[in-house]
Amino acid sequence: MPIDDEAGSGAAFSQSLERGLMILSSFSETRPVLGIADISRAVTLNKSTTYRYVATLARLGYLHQDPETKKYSLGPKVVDLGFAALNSLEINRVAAPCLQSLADESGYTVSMAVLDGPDVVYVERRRSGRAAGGFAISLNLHVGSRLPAYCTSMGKVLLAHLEPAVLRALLDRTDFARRGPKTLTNREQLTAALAKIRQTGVAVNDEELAAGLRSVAAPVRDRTGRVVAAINIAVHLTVWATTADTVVARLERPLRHTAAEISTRLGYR
Amino acid sequence: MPIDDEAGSGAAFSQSLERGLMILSSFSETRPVLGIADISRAVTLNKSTTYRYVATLARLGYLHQDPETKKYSLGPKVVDLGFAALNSLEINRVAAPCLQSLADESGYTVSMAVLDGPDVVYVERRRSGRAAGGFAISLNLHVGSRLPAYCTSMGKVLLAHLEPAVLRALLDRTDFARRGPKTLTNREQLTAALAKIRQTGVAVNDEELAAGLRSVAAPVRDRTGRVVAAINIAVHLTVWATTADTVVARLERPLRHTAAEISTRLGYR
DNA sequence: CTCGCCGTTCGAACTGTTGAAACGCTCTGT
DNA sequence: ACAGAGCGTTTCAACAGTTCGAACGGCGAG
Repeated sequence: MPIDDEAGSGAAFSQSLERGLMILSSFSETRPVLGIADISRAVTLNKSTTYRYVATLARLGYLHQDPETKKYSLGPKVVDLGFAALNSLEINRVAAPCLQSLADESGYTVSMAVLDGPDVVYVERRRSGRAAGGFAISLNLHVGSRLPAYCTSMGKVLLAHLEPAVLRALLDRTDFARRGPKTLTNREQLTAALAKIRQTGVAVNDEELAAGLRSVAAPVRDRTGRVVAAINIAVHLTVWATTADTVVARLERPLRHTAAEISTRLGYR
Repeated sequence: MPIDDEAGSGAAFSQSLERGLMILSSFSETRPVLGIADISRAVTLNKSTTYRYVATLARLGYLHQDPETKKYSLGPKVVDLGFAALNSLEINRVAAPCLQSLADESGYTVSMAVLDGPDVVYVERRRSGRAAGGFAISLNLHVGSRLPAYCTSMGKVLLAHLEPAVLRALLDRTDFARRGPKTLTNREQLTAALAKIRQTGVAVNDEELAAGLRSVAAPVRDRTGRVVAAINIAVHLTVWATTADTVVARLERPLRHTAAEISTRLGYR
C-alpha cells in the first residue's frame, strides 16, 4: 500500500481501481477525446499500464474507441451510471415537482445542489418557460455542474450547516479566488456570512460568482434534521432586481416555502 | 489473465478494475442503497475483497457511506462523470438547439439516442411546454435511460444502419419479448422492418413499446456519413393520432428536416 | 527514406491482491 | 440475560494479477 494519506484510515485500498478511475476522470468536458499517450501523461502512468486499463474500460463500455483515430472518449455506460446516481438521491424524486412549481410561479430558474467536499454539485434544475437561458449559458450550468461552495448561495447554506470541525478542515484547503465583483475573498468574510445564514436561514449571493447574477438559497433537511441539500432561485440583473435586498424581498418567501415543503416530504418535522 | 471470452481479444485486461466497476454498476435506480454483504452477493465476490473495493470507491468519492446505517450509495463523482460523458458527445452540443426548435414547433417530445450494444441510450430529450408528461412518466424515460433497440423507433433506425455482421451478432442475442400490443416478436419481422427503414429513411414505432405510444425516428450522420445517432418525435394516443400513418404524415417532414440539419452541422454533405 | 510518435504486444520480476478466518458490534428471538 | 445470526471491518500469508522496459508495426512529417 503506497498510500498513507492524512486521516490514517489507509487500510483497505485498491491501487488498480484507483488508477482505472483516474483514467476515467481524466476525461472532461474540456478534454473529451484522448489517446493512450495523452492519458498516460495525464495520470503519470506507464504507457502499457495505461493501455491495459484503457482496454479494460473500453471492453466494458466505459470508454469508446474511435476506430479511425484510435482515440478514446467516454462511453454510454458512464452516462448510465451518472443517471443511476442522480436517481439514487431519493431527494430528487420528491423535490423535482416542488422545484418545477417554484420555477413556474416565480418565473426564474431554480436549482438544487448537494455538497461534495469544497464544491457544490447541481442535482436538479428547473427553468420557467419565461426566463430562457441567461447566465446558465454563460456559466454553462447544468445538472452535474460543480462550483466552489464559498461563492454560491447554495454552497454557503450547505457550509453554514456543517459541523464546525468539518467546516474548518474544508476552509483550510479552499482558495478564496475572486470570481465576481463582490466575491468574499477571505475566510473572515465568509465565516461572518455563514453566521448570519445560520441566523436568518437563507443565504444570498450578491454578484459573488459573476457580475449581474444574484441568488437566494435555503436549506433542505431530511427526517433526521440534517441539511442534505440546498435550493435556490437565481436572477439575472434586470430592471427590478437592482440590489440584493430587492431580490431577497421578492423571492425569500416562496423559496422558504418550497424548501420547507421538500423537507416535510423527506420526513422533517 | 483468467478471462478468455469469445472474440479472442482477451489480451490486456485488468481484473481489479473490472471488479470495481461491477460494484459500481450493481447500484441502480431500483437498488440505490446497498451494504457490503448485499454487494458481495450481487457481484459474487468475497466479502473482504468487496470491502476493499468499496472502501476505495468511497474514499475517492464514487460511493457515499451513510454514517448511521453503514450502507453505501452512489456519490457525486459519478454524477460528474456521467455529465462529462454526455457533453463529450459533441453531438449533443450541436443537436440540442435543433431538438428544442423541433419540440417547440411540433408541440411534442423529441429525443435523441445512440446505440450501445442491443440497447438505445437517450442522450438528449426536449419537451415542448404544451405536451407535459404523458408516457414519459409511465415509462420513466429520461436522458440516460436504456431501452431495447428492437422495439423503439430510434433503435430500429440505428439497427438498420449497422454493418450486417454486427447486426447479425446483435440479433443473435436479443430476446424479442412482447412489450406493447404490436411488438415485432421475431427476427423476420424485424429484419423486414429494417429493410423498409433503409429504403424510406425513417422508422415508425406503432405501439410496439407501449399501448397508445407511437413515434417516428430518423438517422443523424456525422461527416463520414456514418449513422451516429437517431432522433424521434413521440406522440401519445390523441384525437388526431389514431393510426401510425396519420402520425407519420404529420411529423415526418419536420423530423427529417431537423435530422438533416443536425447532420449538416456535424459536417455531413 | 528516415525519423519520431503513435497504439499495441510481450514477458519475467514483483507487488498489489486475494479470501479464510476472526473481531466487535447490533439486532432478534428465546 | 442469553445465544445465535448477520453485519461491517481487520488481518495476514500465499498467491496471482500487475508492472514496466523493451520492442513491434503503422503512420505522417520532414
